[in-house]
Amino acid sequence: MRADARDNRERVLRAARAAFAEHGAQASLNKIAQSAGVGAGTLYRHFPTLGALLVAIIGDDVAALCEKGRDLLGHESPAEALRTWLRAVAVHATAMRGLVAARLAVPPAPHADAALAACQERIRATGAALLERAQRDGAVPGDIGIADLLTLVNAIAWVSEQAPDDEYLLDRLLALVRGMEPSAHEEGT
Amino acid sequence: MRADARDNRERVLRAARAAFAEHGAQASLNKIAQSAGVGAGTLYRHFPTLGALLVAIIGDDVAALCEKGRDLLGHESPAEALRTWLRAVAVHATAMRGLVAARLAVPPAPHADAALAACQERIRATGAALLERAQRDGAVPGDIGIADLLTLVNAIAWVSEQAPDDEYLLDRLLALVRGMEPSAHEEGT
DNA sequence: CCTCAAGCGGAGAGCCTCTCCGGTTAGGGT
DNA sequence: ACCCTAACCGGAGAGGCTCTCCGCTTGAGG
Repeated sequence: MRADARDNRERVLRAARAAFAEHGAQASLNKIAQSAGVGAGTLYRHFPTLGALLVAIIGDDVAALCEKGRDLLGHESPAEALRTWLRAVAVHATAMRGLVAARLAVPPAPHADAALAACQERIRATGAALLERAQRDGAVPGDIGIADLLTLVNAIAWVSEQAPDDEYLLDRLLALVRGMEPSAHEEGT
Repeated sequence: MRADARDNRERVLRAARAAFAEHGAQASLNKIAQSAGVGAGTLYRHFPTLGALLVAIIGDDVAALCEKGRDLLGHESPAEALRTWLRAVAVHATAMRGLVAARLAVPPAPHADAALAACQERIRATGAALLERAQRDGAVPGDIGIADLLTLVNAIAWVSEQAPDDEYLLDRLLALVRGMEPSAHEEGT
């Protein structure tokens, strides 16, 4: 890749990050290109689909989430580890203002780019490990599947995003999920 | 209201119902007007905002849902009554293809029309009665609030809508909500 | 039958996404 | 050091969207 191309790519990415943080899914790609100081054509050449742009933006976050998940596998309380991680997933999804939710929420992801699907899979695998541990521990019912659980968490993140005023909505809704009750018995203090 | 105006209003409503059923929230108001055989101006005169059009379309459904709720208050199992009703709410929200979810999901509803808010309130009141009964029965934990519960159901409806292929997703996700476990103990067969 | 307010509809402004292609330029080969 | 070309750029423009405005049409009361 030519140096100028790499440069433009970076600029677009920075502008996109800012635009998504400010306007959420409603951000205009037009304006992203403009505020990055490139033409629309350049934006679309680097990121042919919205999904491609997304993956480039959230790639690092996904990696961080997976690492956090691995760390949490060593946490003393399997149930609390799962809860903590799912909350992190939700917060991350919310930070992306529904954009991620809309694309990552549902496993089959109709028009998903391969890269987007890969992100999903990494999240899923990390979650599966945490969930399985919590289930072996008996703290979470065995009939719960990781895919549905993540879908539900994404839905919660999305809806919380619709009510930015209510900062505790996310936690209240997460607490409504089976196995996610906050102050569970296993603490026994 | 003049007879021709009433006529046009009806035609728009029919076209809108069809369009939302087919294309969901992505339906173009332009095309609705066109397929109703009226100009865009006519559509916007009758329904100044998307919310107004929505209320006109779902008004009947909301009434039906409330009536169903009242009937279910007489059901032998309070928990099952609540489950049944929430599922009906979710199915209705799904049928409207996310449109309702996007507007009705969150109680404060930022730009909500008064009429839309009234719909929400009627649903909320009906749900509150069913929930309270189930909680008195001890079948549903007492720390659950109806507003959050409905928000969560709307979120589930929305996300299910994103995966139209998976027809059981809605039920699986509902089953992940505390107090909504399907084959609960109270059946005792 | 006449009048005129109520109602109509489509042109158009101002957004958006996404494509296309002629002009520009980086940087490897000589 | 210079040239050549493939890679890259950007913006004009097509086509679609929402929503407004206003001159024309028409239902229906007097």
